[in-house]
Amino acid sequence: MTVKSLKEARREQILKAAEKVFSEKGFQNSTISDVAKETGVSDTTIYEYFSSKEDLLFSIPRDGIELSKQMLDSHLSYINGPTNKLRGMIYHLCKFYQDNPYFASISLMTLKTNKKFMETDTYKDLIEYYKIIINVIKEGMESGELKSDLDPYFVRSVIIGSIEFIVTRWLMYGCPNDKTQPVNNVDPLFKLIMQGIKKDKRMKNFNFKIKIEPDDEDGEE
Amino acid sequence: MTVKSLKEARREQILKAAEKVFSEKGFQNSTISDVAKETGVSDTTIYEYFSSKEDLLFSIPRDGIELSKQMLDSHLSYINGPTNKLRGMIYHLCKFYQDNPYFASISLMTLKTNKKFMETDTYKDLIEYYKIIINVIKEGMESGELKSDLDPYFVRSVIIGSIEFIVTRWLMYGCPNDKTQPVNNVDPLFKLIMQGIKKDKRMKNFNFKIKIEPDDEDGEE
Amino acid sequence: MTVKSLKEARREQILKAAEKVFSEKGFQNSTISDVAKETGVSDTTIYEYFSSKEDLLFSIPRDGIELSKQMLDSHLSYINGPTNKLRGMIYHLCKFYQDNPYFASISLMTLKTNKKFMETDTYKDLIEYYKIIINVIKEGMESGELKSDLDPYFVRSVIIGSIEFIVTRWLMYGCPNDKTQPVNNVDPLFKLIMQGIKKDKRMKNFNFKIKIEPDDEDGEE
Amino acid sequence: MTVKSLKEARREQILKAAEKVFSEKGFQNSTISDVAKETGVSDTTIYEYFSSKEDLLFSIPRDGIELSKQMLDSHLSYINGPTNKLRGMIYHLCKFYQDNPYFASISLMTLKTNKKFMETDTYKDLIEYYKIIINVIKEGMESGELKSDLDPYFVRSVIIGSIEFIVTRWLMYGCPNDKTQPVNNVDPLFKLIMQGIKKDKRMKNFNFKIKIEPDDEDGEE
DNA sequence: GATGAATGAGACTTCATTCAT
DNA sequence: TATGAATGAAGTCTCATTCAT
Repeated sequence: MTVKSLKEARREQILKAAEKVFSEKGFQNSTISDVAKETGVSDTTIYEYFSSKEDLLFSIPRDGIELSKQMLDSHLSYINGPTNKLRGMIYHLCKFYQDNPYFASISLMTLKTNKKFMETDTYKDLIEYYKIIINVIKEGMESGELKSDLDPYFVRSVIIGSIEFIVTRWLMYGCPNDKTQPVNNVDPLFKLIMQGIKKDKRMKNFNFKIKIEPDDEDGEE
Repeated sequence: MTVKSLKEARREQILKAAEKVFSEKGFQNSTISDVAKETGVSDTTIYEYFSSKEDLLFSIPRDGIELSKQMLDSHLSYINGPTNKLRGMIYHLCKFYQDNPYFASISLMTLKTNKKFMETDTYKDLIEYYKIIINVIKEGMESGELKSDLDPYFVRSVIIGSIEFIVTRWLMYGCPNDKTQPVNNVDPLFKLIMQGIKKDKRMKNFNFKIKIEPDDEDGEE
Repeated sequence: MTVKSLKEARREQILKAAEKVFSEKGFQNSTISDVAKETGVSDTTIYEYFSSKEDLLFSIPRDGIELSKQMLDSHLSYINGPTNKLRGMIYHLCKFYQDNPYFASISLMTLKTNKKFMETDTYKDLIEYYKIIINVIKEGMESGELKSDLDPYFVRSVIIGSIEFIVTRWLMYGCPNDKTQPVNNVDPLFKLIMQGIKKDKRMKNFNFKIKIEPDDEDGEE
Repeated sequence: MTVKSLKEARREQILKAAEKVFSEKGFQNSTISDVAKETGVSDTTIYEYFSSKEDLLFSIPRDGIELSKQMLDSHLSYINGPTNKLRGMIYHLCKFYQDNPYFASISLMTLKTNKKFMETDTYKDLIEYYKIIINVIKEGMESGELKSDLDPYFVRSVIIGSIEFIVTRWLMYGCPNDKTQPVNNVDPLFKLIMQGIKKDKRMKNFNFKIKIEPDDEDGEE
């Protein structure tokens, strides 16, 4: 527990305002003046805390990523086994985006395609963050719960890609409170992915059946 | 075979130049002047053909989408069965993006998150285009090749989301000529998806096995 | 009767179109392209006939002024006496503006305040034209119908100023078909002016009355 | 006496500069840059105070009209009787235009024929302002000093039309310091108008003379 | 004679950013 | 520390005008 300095509080105030403004109008269509008004300070004050409009933009996700990471760590520590953890992660990502749509909007719609952002420390944090998925997949491969010949990076791409696509569409349509909400897609996604990556124990034990039911060309073995 | 009018030729020249410029610098960081220089005409000439910078942007994907559609239709007519068609579609999308990285860049990195684009006719064309995936999935569900309880829209989201994620990353890293190339992900993706959606015939015939190999909580039945 | 050459006909076509366009949108808000479209020719053709947009503007009133002059001359030849001629002139000016609102609009709203126009030959024609009013007033002063100590230029200013004001307001309000129409102001204006400039014969014959009815401070003598 | 804020002072500085520039070059031929230079600030600063070039234009007469109104009110309070007041008003209008030629130029040569200006509040103020003339004329009609069958709006048109014509010509010829100066036309105008509108007391008292001196067709009774 | 195509010049306007208080 | 005031730099877009066919 640390007492936030006034300066730190003001800084976060600005970040929250910027997050809101940038989400709603888009980064390029927002002005420093918009952010200043939303914060309730003058334009100049923004520059006391951030060196440029871009600096302000890139600073926004830092705390969000940190928070998301901490929450995920905390939740995962309650869960045993890579499969269960995988579901936990999918759930967490969907839930976090859903609960923080401004953060989601900036991350997925502005920063994701910004090459300069790729050079920031925050981006490195993000990379680091997502390694956890790789680790869980590898863990599953080693424990025998998942197929042993997976490319964990590819699997992660499918997971993240699907989530981001779902969240982005939800955002684009104004975050409706319906079945398109990210968390409603958690289990379908988890099940679909799992069937593609889990080790099919039956096949191993009863492989003589292969002769009876010849697999189609997309079968795994 | 039609003879293109000079005007049409010039128009396409500009579109090609804009596609390149916008891809490389980003739409917001590009100027009409940049496009004019790349085309080899004056700024004003651009405005003879497009009413605004945004009009120019939105005009870019139109031809690409049309072409992609035609090519896909043409290829699909050679393929029988929804499963095979699904693979054909995944392949085509990856291949088309890979062969047209400028088009890919603008579609996935600029337009995808542009709300105004959603109001254009071109966007409507895109929606229409993607219905073909829905139709193939439905066809598979009806023919018994795919599970009968799928949500085709959800399945499509996973497919498109994965492809777009893969292509976007490839673009962000400068279109390297390596295993991250979109087409190299076609079969992994197809297999993964298929296992999640195909009807498992063995389960139907030998469902007594359930007692022997109790499914984990993510199992289908 | 002269047969107009094709060239001359085309030229007048353009002038009519320009008159209309400039009246409706204002000179500055009209483009050569607008005029070309209204005429039904290409932009370039305009330049075959007029050296610049301004040349086109300044050419518009020439014919109108010439026509107005001829008509006035023709009408005046039917009228005897300066007083009657004065009314004829007031009527003619109001009627001509009313019948040619495009011409009126350009003359009164665009050219009247254009310093460059003052250097054109057409402006000199206009000056010449308006001398007729001076001449009639002088004629009246000499014949004894009008006061002998008038400043004809001042009187003309009042006449023209009143007419132009009335016509301008009528134009600004969209040329309504009501009592504000220029010709409806002819007789009030004529009467008002006449009382200020006609020689008061009674005063001459019965000037002894002056003692009986001391004039107020605005009286003439 | 109020202390003007810096902001207000700067605003007026810009207005004065704009008034000068627009008068001298014409509104359309002036650029914001011209006004900025004349004011001694940057282009951008102009936009801190006025939202557009047109806003700047329309803001110019506001203060002038207000001032003119106040001065007229103040002067009129020294004058008794509608006839005297009428002369006071004619004098004031001529004098104010003469003393404020930039204001005059913009009012009479730019705004008078600008349809958009007619929709501004300032235009409404102007309308309101000119009602005072109507009221004085009506007052005179009721008191018996003026003819009872006048159309006050028509009379006003003659007054304003004459003054505007005289001032406009004076402006067009570069505000010469000679007999064409507006104030030199005050008494001639007043006298001419008065004879057209004052109740002719002699006619009433000695109407039997009508038989002796038959009036011409433009006579009043 | 007519025009389709192209453009140079420049206007208005925006906005991130700085400076002096 | 905070900000009111000011601005430089740049961008989009318009349009009168010309050139080659």
